[in-house]
Amino acid sequence: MAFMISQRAFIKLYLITMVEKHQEYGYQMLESMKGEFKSYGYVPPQSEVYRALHELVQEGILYRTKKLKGSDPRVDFQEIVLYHFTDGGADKAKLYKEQIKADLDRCLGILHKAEQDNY
Amino acid sequence: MAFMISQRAFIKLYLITMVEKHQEYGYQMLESMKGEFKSYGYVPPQSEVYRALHELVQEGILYRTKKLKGSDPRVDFQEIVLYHFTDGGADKAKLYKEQIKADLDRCLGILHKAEQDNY
DNA sequence: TAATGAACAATATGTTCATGG
DNA sequence: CCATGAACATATTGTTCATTA
Repeated sequence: MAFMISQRAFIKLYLITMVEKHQEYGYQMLESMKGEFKSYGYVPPQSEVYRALHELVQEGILYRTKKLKGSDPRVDFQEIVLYHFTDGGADKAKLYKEQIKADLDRCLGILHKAEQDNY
Repeated sequence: MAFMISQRAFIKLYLITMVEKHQEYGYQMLESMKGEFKSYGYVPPQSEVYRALHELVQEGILYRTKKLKGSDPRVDFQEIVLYHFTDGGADKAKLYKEQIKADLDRCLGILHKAEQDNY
């Protein structure tokens, strides 16, 4: 067992939740996380977010589609990558989240213990 | 700012506290931590404990002395390395602990937020 | 076995660069 | 600037080996 939860796993957890909420593409998820954690001095790096998305695809939880962002293709040709749950992906995701929950609890326990033991 | 506290920093925190308690040599500290965290499924690796001790020496917080473990040198020749605070080391250690405290709080906040946001 | 240390291998992460619209 | 991705460099770990008594 590792010491703390990895950043990768932590980000995947948020990505899954964001896909559940149909907040569907990478840049959006990245900016969303940046905003959420700004006050904690934690800036999730772009590379990790994309790597995490790729991993979730590798693991068969998500699949990708592409579309043009704007409604009018004459104005906005920006192609974005959307992520959705595969068949069975939602279940896998649920299982994954359960495992992460246990790990988060474990980490919270360890950190809390450290505060008790050392201060 | 990093995502989570590093294992290295976490171990150093415990080492400092153990030196404060005159639990003074490496192997002893290692075994102590192993015992403390057994129920968390976390096994602090030997290499990290020694590396952390070496770093604390490099940073001028601790210094080393050696002695034979047993009281009777005819029976027990095992040489052990004892760690003590240098002049000013205790103050540096106190400062270090304050910084780690802030980081522990920050990590607890992040993990707690993750549980609220995703479950 | 207790005790310390170093070497080596694998991962995880951070930073920078590249691309296109 | 938005959006995605890859490359590169470094830091952090985990595992194994070496040594002494």
